[in-house]
Amino acid sequence: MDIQKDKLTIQEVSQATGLSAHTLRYYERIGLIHPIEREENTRRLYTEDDIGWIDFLLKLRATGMSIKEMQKYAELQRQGDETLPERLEMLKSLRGKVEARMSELNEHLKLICYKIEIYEQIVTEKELEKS
Amino acid sequence: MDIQKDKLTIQEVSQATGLSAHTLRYYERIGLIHPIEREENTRRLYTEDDIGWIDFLLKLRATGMSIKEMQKYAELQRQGDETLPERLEMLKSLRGKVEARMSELNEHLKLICYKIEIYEQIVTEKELEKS
DNA sequence: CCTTGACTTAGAGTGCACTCTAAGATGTAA
DNA sequence: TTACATCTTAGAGTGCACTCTAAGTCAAGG
Repeated sequence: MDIQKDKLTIQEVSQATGLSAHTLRYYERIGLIHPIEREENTRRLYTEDDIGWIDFLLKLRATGMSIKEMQKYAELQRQGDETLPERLEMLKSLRGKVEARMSELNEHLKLICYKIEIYEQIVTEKELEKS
Repeated sequence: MDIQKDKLTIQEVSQATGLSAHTLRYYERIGLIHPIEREENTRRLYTEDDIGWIDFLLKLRATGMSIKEMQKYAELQRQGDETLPERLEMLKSLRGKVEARMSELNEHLKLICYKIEIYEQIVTEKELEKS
């Protein structure tokens, strides 16, 4: 009795996105996801487009964007094309932050690698002493 | 009346590290920082070495290491040289995580740049239409 | 001598991002 | 029909990493 197999239940979306059903409802409640279409029985039916939006959200989240900022972005998105310039600015600002974060991580990575080398030498020397 | 000017007060360390005095005491309480030497009047006096350790902690934190892991690392450090191999393993694992995080960020950065390009085109086209 | 201000402690409070619970409605299988 | 699973909601609870408060101690300046 597949009513429409292009529509997905909350469980299927949970599987597809890795977010729990709880979190999907939470995101909708706080406006990260627009109100999802319902069956007569009040249950959510997600479209492929909804999945696309959620995947994009997850990428924003993975770059370190806060929920507050994502709410703002989602709100602008819902307001339509006249908010494009503003969204463009948000993305540019995010790009800058991600680049800064990456170069910071790169610095720290160098230090870690340096420490690993030092420690490795000491450990090797100790093993030589023993033998 | 500079008793010993190579020793630093909590305020000076706060300035030097960017951590608040509250946070410095908190880190000591939970074992991220070893018990700091005190004046007779119970006030903390930090050495240059203490600052070095705190700076290293901040770098671990900046790579995303949790407090729990940093506690473990600090504990091993206090136990002395025989824990070197274990600390080495922790650093190697951290290196792997940082590298993974960086390549993930790089992927997301590409998507962001792509979106920026698209949006920029649309915005430019709209401006042309107006004129 | 007294006030000011920086220090001490244990423990309470905050903000973020979930994560779960309780109570109730509905759909599906035996 | 009855049992069970799965859904709904509002709202409470969790874990992390701080961040602050209250109550008290102490040293230096006016």
